[in-house]
Amino acid sequence: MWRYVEISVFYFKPNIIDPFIIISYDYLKNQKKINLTEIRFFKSESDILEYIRINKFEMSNHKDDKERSILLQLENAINDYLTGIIIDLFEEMKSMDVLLDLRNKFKTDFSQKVINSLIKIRPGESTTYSDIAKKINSKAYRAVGSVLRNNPLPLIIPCHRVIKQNGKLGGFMGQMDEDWGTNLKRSLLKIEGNIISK
DNA sequence: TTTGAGCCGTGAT
DNA sequence: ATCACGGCTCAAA
Repeated sequence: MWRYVEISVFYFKPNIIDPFIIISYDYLKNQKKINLTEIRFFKSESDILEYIRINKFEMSNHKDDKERSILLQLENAINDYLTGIIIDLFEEMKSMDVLLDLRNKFKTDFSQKVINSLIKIRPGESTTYSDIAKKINSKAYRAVGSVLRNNPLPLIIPCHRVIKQNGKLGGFMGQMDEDWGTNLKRSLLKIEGNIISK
């Protein structure tokens, strides 16, 4: 039994940080909720438009009122988080009509454990790849990085709070050039008041 | 501080 | 079923 899922996108320029944010989602009309698919960062608006074109995403102007209001709430929540007004974005999502559908995003036993362990790390705190592995009784610290690399919901799933054992920040947003990703990671930690970020 | 070998789950094929 | 590939670590140089 298939449900036809049409992925829509919504993007905006957040305050505080440089990159644009694009959110892909599908709107569940019957539940009047938004099911998040992915959050990505782009350096420019033209990069986003290119991305939308290539993936043939829907940029409908005729959004349901409810859909529109959830998106606005989401944008506000992210901005509030980036300015330090909202502390915990993951918690905040629970009070909104937003579904994360983590079961579907992290299908393997290992990746689910990684994520479950990760979301216990509070804002302002940090942990390491190897610590996460230890907590789930595994030695696969390298594979922890692989899971986080594929995190489709950065910011909300706080993979930026995971850094290297040696105190360096480690990667962020795999596909982009590393300085850019690392700087963004540092900004996020800083916003949360993490002492690591100085 | 840099290098190199070991590690182990993923995603692509 | 493979297999190459990392958001990593540790030790050695």
